[in-house]
Amino acid sequence: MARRKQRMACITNNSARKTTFKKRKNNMMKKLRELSTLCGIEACAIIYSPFDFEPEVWPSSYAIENALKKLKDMPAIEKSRKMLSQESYLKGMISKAYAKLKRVRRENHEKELKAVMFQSLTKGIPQFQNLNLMDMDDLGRLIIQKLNEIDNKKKSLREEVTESQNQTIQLTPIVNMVNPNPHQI
Amino acid sequence: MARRKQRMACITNNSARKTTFKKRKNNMMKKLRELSTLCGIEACAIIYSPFDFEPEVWPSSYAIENALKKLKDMPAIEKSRKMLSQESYLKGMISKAYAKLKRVRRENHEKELKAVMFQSLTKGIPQFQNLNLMDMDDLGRLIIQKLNEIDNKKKSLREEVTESQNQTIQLTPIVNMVNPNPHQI
DNA sequence: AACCCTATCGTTAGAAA
DNA sequence: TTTTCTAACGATAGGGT
Repeated sequence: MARRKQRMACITNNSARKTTFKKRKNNMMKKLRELSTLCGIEACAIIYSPFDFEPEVWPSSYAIENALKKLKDMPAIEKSRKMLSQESYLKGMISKAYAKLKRVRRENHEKELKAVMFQSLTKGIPQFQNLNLMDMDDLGRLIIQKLNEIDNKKKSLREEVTESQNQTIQLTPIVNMVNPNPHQI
Repeated sequence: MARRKQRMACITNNSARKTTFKKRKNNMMKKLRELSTLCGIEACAIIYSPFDFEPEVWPSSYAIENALKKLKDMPAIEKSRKMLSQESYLKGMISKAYAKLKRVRRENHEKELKAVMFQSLTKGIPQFQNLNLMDMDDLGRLIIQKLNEIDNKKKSLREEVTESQNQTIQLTPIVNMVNPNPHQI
């Protein structure tokens, strides 16, 4: 979150990890104090690390022990429910990641098809050797879509001309020259 | 930390406190996850609040219990040392606050004296009734200081004139008209 | 190693819907 | 109430010393 964003994974460099740990640990504790003060609540935290001989404890060992007692008194059913909070959080993250993967894959696929299409248009040499049958189908859809976009553009341009010059120009949609019924593909 | 800074004290408004609690609690947990991931350490936190039926626990009740066991196994001498971390933190905060109070009081005192001095100069009516003997002494010092500043300004101006017009102007320092040896007051 | 600096990022108080 | 937005603030990675 600074000069450069960094991957959310364990920092391999030892001194860098220690530096980051000290900075973030202090700010963690600060945030915990602020939360406790601003909202008038009880909270505690324990942080173990190979950098400190003893664990960092807030607000005190006694407070932690009290907190633990309360936790032990909690019914088992609620405990197990709480246990799932981590799992559900991670599952949510995985779902989001999968959704993003799916979206990116689709975007990439479309970009590939566009590249093939425009290459064919500009160089005049269709290069379909890398496309399988399904890709060919998608390419067909994409071409029809682009042709429809062109027809719509033509239509809106014609309407503009009609409004400004009161003229009527009849144009045959390109898409009809290729396929008389594109939506049935 | 937003449109307006706010006092670090319990938020009195109930709904505002709840809103702040939810926001900050989530970010706390996020920070804790990040710290744990980035630095490869064990950490846990418990947050009790009147807003949630059950306490927020990270990463899980079991992990917390393990953490507590470790804490119990810790020698008593280290425990008591950790206990002082809170106290020393608060003492540090108090010292800082006292230092600031001292500085602000001194600044206010100087401002009061300046106000009296300039009131006397502009309205021509010295109003010393609110000043005790020590204040009068300070006021004397302040006046001498101001006169010295004026003399220094005169001196620098004279040097500027000497440099630019090669002329020599002799001016008697004001401060000497008031007290021939101001530094012995 | 232990600090300081700061460009860049993340957090958040308050308003608006 | 909750959600969303954002100006203003805080946190911090990397570099310098």
